[in-house]
Amino acid sequence: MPATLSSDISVKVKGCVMRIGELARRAGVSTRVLRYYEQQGLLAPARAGNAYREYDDADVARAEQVALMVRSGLPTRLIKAVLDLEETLARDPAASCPNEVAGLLADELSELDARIACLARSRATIAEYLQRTRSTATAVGAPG
DNA sequence: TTTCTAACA
DNA sequence: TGTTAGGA
Repeated sequence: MPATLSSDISVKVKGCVMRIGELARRAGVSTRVLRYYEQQGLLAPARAGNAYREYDDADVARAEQVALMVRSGLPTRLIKAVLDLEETLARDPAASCPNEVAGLLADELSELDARIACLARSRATIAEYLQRTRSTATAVGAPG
């Protein structure tokens, strides 16, 4: 046996276990955010004897993925639905439960469309007002 | 030093 | 979400 065996054991070979601080650094998010993700059921770290959270390599990817979706504006409940579905499909590719998630995503899409339409109206109103203001100023003979 | 929970901003 | 308090 190579002399590295004992150190291999102490490193736990593959799955690197880390605490919240290191995961935060690796995933590029704050520790506060990681605790929030856990509260929302997006992350489920194990607990050490001292109650410290224990994460593994898979959690790094998961945390990054969640952060990406949050930045994209997806609500956490939807993110959880998507993640749960991915997990289900990973276990059983033939699972036939994507319908409810698809429904949630479709609803989200509708809401986004509605907001976009609303913003577009606001934009048009402001643009029109700005144009009128400018032409009025020009007609009156503003500095120029 | 780092992390924990809880609570306020 | 950031920050802070009081502990372990």
